[in-house]
Amino acid sequence: MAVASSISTRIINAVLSQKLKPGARLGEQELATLFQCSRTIVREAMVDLAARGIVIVSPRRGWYLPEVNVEMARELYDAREIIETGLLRAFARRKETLDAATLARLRLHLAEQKSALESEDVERRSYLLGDFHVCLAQCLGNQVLASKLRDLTVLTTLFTMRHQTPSDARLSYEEHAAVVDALASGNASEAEHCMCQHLGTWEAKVHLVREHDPLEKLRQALTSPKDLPPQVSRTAGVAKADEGDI
Amino acid sequence: MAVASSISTRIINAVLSQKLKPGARLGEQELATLFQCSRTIVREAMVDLAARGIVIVSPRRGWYLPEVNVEMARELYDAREIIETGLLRAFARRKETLDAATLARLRLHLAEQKSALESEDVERRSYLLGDFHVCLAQCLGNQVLASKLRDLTVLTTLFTMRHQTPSDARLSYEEHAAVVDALASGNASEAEHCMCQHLGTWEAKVHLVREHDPLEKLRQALTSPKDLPPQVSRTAGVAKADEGDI
DNA sequence: CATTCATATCTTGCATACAAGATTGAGTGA
DNA sequence: TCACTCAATCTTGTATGCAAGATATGAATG
Repeated sequence: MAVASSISTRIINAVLSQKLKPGARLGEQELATLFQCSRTIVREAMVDLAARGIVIVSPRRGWYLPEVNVEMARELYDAREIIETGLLRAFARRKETLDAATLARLRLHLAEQKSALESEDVERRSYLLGDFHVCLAQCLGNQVLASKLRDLTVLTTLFTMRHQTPSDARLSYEEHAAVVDALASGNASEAEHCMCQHLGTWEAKVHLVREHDPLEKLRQALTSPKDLPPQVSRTAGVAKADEGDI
Repeated sequence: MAVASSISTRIINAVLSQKLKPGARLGEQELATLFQCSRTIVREAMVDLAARGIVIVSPRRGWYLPEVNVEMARELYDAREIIETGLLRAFARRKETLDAATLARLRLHLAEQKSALESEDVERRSYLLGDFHVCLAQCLGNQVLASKLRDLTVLTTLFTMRHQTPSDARLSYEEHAAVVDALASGNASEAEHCMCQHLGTWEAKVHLVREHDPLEKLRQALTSPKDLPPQVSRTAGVAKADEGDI
């Protein structure tokens, strides 16, 4: 009953909302039953997501959300910093200003973020904080990079999911607002600087994960949750690990 | 007999080698016969390529290589400039130097480009000139961005295919060499500058297409080649148009 | 009791059959 | 001659069936 694109969109949104965790198994028959369609459609959605790096397949075992390790996370944050600051830098060089409608769209997005933050709607909050970056890329006029950035954002969410706290969320919101304020005042270079700093604070946390908890990898390796995704077993079990069972 | 990934790789390489032109139709049964497999496998490859933006599907009509128009080409070149100069900039900021093996890989690639250039092997020349950018991204250490960049490179090839001349190719090679020379001498900022200039010359041509030939769009719109991809009909027929039939 | 091996079961991999939309071209009527 | 209709054909869209690998279970064996 559902088309493949709606399934992949639903999965992406579920990840951004932190409703699906790294290592989660995506069974073909389960999804087919859920969406009332055949496995053919589900497989189409899985192949689509796999091409974008959002799911990985273990032959004859199943489809899984990747366990993003620290090395991969660093690459992802580097990539995002390059793309997002690059977009702002290119915008600044063009010496354009955002038109009123675009600016309104960004302000509306900020307002929604704030609302989700204050109502402590964790799922919506997580979704919006990630989606803001994609929204901004779209507003800056490059749809190609915006779509690539969405996929990167999904993957970074799979990593940060294990570490984000409410105070992190509040800080993120404020840094987002700073970017938009800078753009609104016509100072795109300042916006670039703000964004660089914003992503930098996250990227710094990536390094902290290693330094602050050198046992993390070993603990992860020795944890044995029920569905252990096989080919990434080095980092498996993380989703469970921070739920208090170690 | 073939797996889906080998089919998509073959198609990508064929585009980079300019053996497949924009607007080309990719019939499922044709490919299945060619690769001695079922349509299921072919469809898997098509869905994969579609997720990466390399093919587009016209419902119940078929799969086509996109006709990249000027607006899209500008986005693509902007995206490539952001990613490629961004990678070099990040590398420069890290103050690392390329190790000998990596440098050797780049020099070998340059030698192959030169060889293809001198032997006038057009297909290999085109492939290598595009692949160099992906190779460089890999050498700079970000596999995620390298894979995204490959897809962007395929699409820009679909655009430039109509305009590149032998002298353009020679210039590209020399600009590639300048980038590697700068990296070899430890001056990554200079490499970034070279790359920016290199991509800039191409992006400038994108604008020239419009300015230099204002009738292009009209000519394209009024051209009626045999397989007219329907949903991009505004720019259809370009592949045939520059083969001398107008 | 630990280990190994066989078997049952579950899940994905792939081919194929059929449904349904799109195109083409012949034929018909004005 | 032109426009329109309808059927034949071609191509993709989707479901399903079977093959085959992976895992789990449990009995047999040392």
